[in-house]
Amino acid sequence: MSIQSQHITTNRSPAFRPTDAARPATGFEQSLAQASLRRVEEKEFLFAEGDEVSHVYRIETGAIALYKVLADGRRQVMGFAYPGDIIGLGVEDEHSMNAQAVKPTRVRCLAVTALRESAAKDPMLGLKLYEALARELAATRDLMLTTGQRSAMERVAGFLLAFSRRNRRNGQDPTTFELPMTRTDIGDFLGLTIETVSRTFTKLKVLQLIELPHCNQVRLLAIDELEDLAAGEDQTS
Amino acid sequence: MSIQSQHITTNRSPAFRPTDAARPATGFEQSLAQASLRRVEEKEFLFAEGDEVSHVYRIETGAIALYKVLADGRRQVMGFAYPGDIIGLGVEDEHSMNAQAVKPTRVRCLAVTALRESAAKDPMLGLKLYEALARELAATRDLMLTTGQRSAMERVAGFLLAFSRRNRRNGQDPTTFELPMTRTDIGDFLGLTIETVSRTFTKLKVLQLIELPHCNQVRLLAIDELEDLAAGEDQTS
DNA sequence: CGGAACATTGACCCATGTCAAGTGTCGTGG
DNA sequence: CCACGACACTTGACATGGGTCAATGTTCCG
Repeated sequence: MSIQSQHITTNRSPAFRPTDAARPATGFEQSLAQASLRRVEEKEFLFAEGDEVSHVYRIETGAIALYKVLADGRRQVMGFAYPGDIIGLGVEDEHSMNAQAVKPTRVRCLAVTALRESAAKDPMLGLKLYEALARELAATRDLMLTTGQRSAMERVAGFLLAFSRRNRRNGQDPTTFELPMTRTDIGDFLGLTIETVSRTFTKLKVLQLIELPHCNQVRLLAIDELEDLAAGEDQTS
Repeated sequence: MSIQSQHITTNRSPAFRPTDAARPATGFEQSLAQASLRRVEEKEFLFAEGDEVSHVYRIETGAIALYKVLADGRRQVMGFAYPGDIIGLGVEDEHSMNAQAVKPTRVRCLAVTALRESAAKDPMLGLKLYEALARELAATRDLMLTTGQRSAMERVAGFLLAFSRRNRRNGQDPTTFELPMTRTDIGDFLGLTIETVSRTFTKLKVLQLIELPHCNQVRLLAIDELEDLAAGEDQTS
């Protein structure tokens, strides 16, 4: 569900693969390890639409919202970046989205010039960037399927399940997690208003499928039934 | 607006660029020129979701719809591919979308194995693929902004204007064109029902902004006002 | 000419948006 | 430690854009 859920070092089987050389210990990881660390405060912009592209960033802690806005202020959040995610990739000279921290965040900054040097040392890097981009494209398409075709309940259930899966992937409790972003962010991500998001949460509470001990803390009580709801099995009423 | 509006040979300024070598006469273009030509009948699938990725395709004539479907049949058209567009790029072993001709279509087929050979001859090819993918990502995000945030009128007006711009780009009449796809395709692309698409066309006719001599032939009478509508200047009523 | 597929139109309905109160919750300053 | 204000969230009442269902038209092709 999250648009930026890729670690650039993730292994995949590309349809297009220049060579099958074994993956070397990457110069890219080295570069990142010694890249400068930057702190971004809540609501601070890491970069904005139209900014010159100077760096790519890897999230270390925190969370970043990536979004576009229409002239009249309507906003579409394209995704959230969490620790391990890389953002700022692209072929344009200018950023096409805003990247704003939803909570205090630390990122490693790698200048694109340094990225080019890494590419020289690490011949697989180009492919890795390509893969990262392809995964981002796939995530964006999934999100589009969601915002274009799904009901509010399906969207919200799917959104929560994405956190659950992320936690499971990371070896953490898949039933309990914290939502780092506000209802506004969630709404702008799912294409709903904050009221609808809130009401849908309440509906899930009443159905005994989730608990909200604090409004940003979620506990999933019945993942299977949430999966059904997310898939459109509508016994909701 | 179209998701696949990229010619792979298009020039862009990438943020990440391994070298600044001048663009050679590409082995890729050569390969494509002698690649096999395939005819795809209306409604025939070029490939389907889950198919093994064997080729990439360049549209020569006609039009292809690219879409995903949910389990219950709801469909999201992710884009339409027109002559010059390349489809089938990705890093997965399997296609993640369906590609179905909306009218009789001819495509050039290039096996991914041949693509790898081309990559060896043409060092810029990897970058070009990367750029093509990045452009596709940008188009998908724009579409998401549309389906997530815009009204039916804005969506339809924007859709028509995309054809107008495409024609202008190609040196053709920007006021008159044919819609190769059905109302169902348009609806599934814009996240609307066919009835809403149809009603919106009618509204535009009544407003004297378009004519529909035949239901697939469009003539734009007032591009500026259409631009206003697409941008959300709501004097619609 | 007939029929199938597609498009249009109308009547109605409902999920979600809008507007307007409330109700926490948190941080700050007295 | 409490009081206050700010901000985010929730809840309710109501409005509405677009979906649904059902005819009716239109186009195209055999």
